[in-house]
Amino acid sequence: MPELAEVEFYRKQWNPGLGRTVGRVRLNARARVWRGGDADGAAAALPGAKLLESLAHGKQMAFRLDSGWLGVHLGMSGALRAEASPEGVVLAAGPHAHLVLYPEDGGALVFEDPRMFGRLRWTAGPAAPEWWSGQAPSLTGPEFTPQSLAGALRRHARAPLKAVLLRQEHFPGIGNWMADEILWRAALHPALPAGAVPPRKLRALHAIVVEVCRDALAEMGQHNGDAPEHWLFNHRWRDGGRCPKTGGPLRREEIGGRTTCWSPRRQRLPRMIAANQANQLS
DNA sequence: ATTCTTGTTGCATC
DNA sequence: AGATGCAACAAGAA
Repeated sequence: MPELAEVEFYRKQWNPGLGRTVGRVRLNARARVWRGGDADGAAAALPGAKLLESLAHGKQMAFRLDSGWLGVHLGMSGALRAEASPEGVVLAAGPHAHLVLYPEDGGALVFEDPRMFGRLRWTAGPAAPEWWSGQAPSLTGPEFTPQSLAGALRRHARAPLKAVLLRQEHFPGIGNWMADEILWRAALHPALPAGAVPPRKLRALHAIVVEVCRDALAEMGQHNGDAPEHWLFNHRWRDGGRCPKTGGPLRREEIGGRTTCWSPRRQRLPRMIAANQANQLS
């Protein structure tokens, strides 16, 4: 599930732990979610550490403690939640709870992830680790510009636009449905080679990327609720779904390695490019 | 039973 | 050399 807005939602789920000191820790160091993430370091450092701050950037989260940084990526099926409990009561954790922090004064902060595509990591010390500070600039910040967008598209000029929008090193936080939403609003075909976006459409595309991020955060970052009815999101998985703008049918097909939904009447592939792609198949 | 999945990575190939 | 595409990872839902 988790894309930009949902990550922001899940970050807040551990808010009840802010300012509190971790007592016991339940940690499965052999779980795949710890791959390369220094589970042993976390197991040693987390008990007794105070949770100072939580941060989200794209699909990545960081929890800053007084002894180091805990990184959380939710993958496909990860989730964070908090549970309340009377002091001294140890709550049961399900089989997929690979990390549980029990604040000294009660409750539990749980990370669970059945599919284990998610990722946990620990870095000791006060300095922001490379896995946090090395991320691409936020799409809602000043460093994301029509120029930087153009650079990303140039860099992957022959890849389908859909695939490029999913690249986290350029578009942190964009996931499958946000990419489809952006392309739909921008009236661009998902299979259009990124380098073939007309220069005159760059500003609009940039504005739409920002808009979808802002809208998603506003609508779903607070309560993980549903998207507004007029979004493509609400129509894209329904068989027989129709485009809210044209009323025409939606198509669903794998593009750029991911299931993609688009409105053919609105998002057309220029004939020249369609012909080229047909040639390359033969 | 089978096929689907809102993510990332490593590796083969171009 | 750099870009691209695909399989793999794993489990639950439809």
